[in-house]
Amino acid sequence: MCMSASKGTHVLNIDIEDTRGQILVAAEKLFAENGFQATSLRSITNEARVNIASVNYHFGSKEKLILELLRQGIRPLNEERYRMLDAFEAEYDEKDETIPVEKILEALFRPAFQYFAHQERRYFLRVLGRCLTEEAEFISDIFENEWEPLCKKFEKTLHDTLPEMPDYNRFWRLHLAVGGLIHIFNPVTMGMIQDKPKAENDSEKLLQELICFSAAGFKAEIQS
Amino acid sequence: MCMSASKGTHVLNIDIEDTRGQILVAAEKLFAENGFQATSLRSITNEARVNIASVNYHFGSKEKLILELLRQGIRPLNEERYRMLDAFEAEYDEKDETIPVEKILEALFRPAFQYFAHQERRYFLRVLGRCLTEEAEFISDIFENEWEPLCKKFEKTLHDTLPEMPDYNRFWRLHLAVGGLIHIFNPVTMGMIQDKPKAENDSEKLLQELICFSAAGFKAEIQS
DNA sequence: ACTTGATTTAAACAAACGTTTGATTACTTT
DNA sequence: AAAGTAATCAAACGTTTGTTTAAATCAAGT
Repeated sequence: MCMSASKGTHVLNIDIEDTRGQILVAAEKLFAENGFQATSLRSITNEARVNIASVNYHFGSKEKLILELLRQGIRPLNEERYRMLDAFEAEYDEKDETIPVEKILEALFRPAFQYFAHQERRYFLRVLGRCLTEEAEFISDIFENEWEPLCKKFEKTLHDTLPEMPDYNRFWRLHLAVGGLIHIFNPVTMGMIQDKPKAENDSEKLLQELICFSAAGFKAEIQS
Repeated sequence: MCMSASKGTHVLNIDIEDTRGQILVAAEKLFAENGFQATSLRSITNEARVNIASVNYHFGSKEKLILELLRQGIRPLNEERYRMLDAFEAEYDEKDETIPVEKILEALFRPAFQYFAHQERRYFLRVLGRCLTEEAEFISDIFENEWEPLCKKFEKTLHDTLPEMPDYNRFWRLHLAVGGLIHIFNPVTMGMIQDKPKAENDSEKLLQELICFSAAGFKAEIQS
């Protein structure tokens, strides 16, 4: 059993010292860089400095490793989103106001940026981004149980704040905002800013820019 | 030599009747659905109903097939973007006005939607989206020669229209808009609208929504 | 009809893949 | 110290991968 000390934050809830954790960390990095199929179990176990057979011992198969990695990562991420959204809703409920679009979007975006700030979870958002481009059968379970409910919840909250907006526009504007979030963590986008001054690589500043851009998009006048 | 009739539109500039063209069409579909590495040459030649060896005969290798497929697709797409942008610039130059953000974004987005409307090119945008998530070495040539110059050109035009906007904001807002475009064609996003009424699957309407959302994001007030 | 060059084909290649095995080591429990 | 469980290890399994070969087929040109 895994009994050694585990970091207590919502971001890092695995023990990265034992074999199981080292496999997860290495797999997250390599899956993010090369994709699921292009990453061999041998490259993962080389990176993690463990034996090739330990993957099947601890996880059962490559597919189950991927699913465990996704679950392990997406659950704390989305729980933090729900938690943050609830906190904002409660805050504005007290003031008898509806929660501003900016705050709804912050609850959607900020937990992702918190992940990115963590060394051991830096690659997870890219893995998640890959899931939205794949149509592999074995991922659909994660999509239906974790991603779709999150979207519904945020659509509902947005409906309270923008009650006059048609479902069509709310749906697409939410997903256009999500597209922006995902694209930020794409390797080619990140690569374009590596040689820019450090002051421009402040992730809090980028988060504010993403919120600002998306909120304005949400408030745009509905066409015809 | 490829001598038979070729469709004349900018979207479809390959002959899909010969072996070479059938391989390209099948490869585009399967690469979009499963990724580059996850798609075997045998699955491509099965789909195209040609012999497995014909891939290496016509293209040299799997990597060269991918590069040819990307070049074949991205060149007409970006040329149409340049052409449309030039046309808008000329139009507003005559009126002594700067080209509106909406028109710049239309030149960036509409050619992609034109691709999507073409049966034989329906999958290409997903393939392109995959390229932005990969960091495979052999793709970097396409990125540097096709994608980066396009971004620079649009950044420059946006600079003329929004001269007071800092480079930082212009850069990120452009890429947030691009992220929205890419995310639209992701399988999970497309899957979410399949069971919606047909009236909501009008791609012209969606294009207008994307332009409207992104233009409002660009016009958002710059923070602090 | 013959020749020539361009394609297509079935078959085979070595290499890499995910997975399994059975022996060995490490750690607790008694 | 002995026994028992958990974890690790090197080695090998059968498939599948991209690629190559050499023969067979096709399409003109003379």
